[in-house]
Amino acid sequence: MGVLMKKPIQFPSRNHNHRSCVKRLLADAEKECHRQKLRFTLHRREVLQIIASSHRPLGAYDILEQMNFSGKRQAPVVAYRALDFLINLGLVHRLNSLNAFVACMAAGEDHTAQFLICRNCKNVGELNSIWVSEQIVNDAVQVGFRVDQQVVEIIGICSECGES
Amino acid sequence: MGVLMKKPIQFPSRNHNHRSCVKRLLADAEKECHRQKLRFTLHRREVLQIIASSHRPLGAYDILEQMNFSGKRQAPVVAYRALDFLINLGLVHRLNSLNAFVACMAAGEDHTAQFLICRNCKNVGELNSIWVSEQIVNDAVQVGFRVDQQVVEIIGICSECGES
DNA sequence: ATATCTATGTAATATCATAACACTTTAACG
DNA sequence: CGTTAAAGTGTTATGATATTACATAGATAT
Repeated sequence: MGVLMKKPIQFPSRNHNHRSCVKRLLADAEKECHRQKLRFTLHRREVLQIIASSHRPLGAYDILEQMNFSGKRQAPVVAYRALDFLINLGLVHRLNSLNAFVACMAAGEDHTAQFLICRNCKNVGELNSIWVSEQIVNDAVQVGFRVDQQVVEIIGICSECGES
Repeated sequence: MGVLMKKPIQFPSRNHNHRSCVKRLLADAEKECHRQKLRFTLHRREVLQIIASSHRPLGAYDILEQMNFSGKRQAPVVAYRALDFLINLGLVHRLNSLNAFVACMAAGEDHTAQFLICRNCKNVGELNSIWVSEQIVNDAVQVGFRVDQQVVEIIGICSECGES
């Protein structure tokens, strides 16, 4: 088990500095877009930056509110288009249980993630337990089911909020 | 692994007869409400019956359309209230990735389920792999996270749809 | 009988997401 | 270059999902 399971990424500290996360994600995006000959436009950059600046999940309309690059309020579809792009690129994940979006903590790696969502502080941690994802596939195969996508969202209380 | 994992319930056959499911669920509901001194009112019975009659996930507004017991169209909140009640009772599950609802296949048992959702036929199977749910808890504990609720929704193709 | 808790009826509104279509920018290629 | 095709944007409208608020009615307990 210790062998099969990749070391899970730490749940992000409540007060940690996001600047390096943001920088890394923007660099990843730049690189990946260049590799795939995709355009990393201003909207896309802006949305990624907004999401990356928070480990809290943001709703599409929260993001929209912060999109003041061009000065004026954008239409919802603008945010959704950028989000779709970033999700397809694997830089952003959608949390179905919250109708919200978070930046990927393990961009670039081929991963199937499990999300830990703190009910209290709303921070989101990302586990990458190959063991869990493989077991899910195994269980599914036993009933003849072919897995395309895994949505694993764990709701609870993170360590920092549990202490108090 | 075979020892730790409860035998998963079969993915429901596309053409299987729902009558016994419905009957069993209604009986379970009746019994459970009596035990907990809760009221199994007409709306609640009607909604459970509608959901139980389908292994396909139904949206709240789909359910609403079928709520013709009283003759007239109900307001959305009526369906949502009954759904909340049935979910709290453990008789209905909400599928976050579809904004939809299914009847529980393992009512009464204390379980944490994983859902197999067929992209093609929209049928939903329910796995009850203790192994998966416990491993998720273990992984979470390692980063100090206390698990309250697990949302595990697997999207793919079921055996019947995969054959064709 | 009456107080209390639970459920219902009804209207309005909040929140999340997409469709349609005209227009503009970018990249690709002769 | 200049033309064309593909991708992205702007704008408006609408669809889909879910909740709030508050007045009324029914059940339960003492």
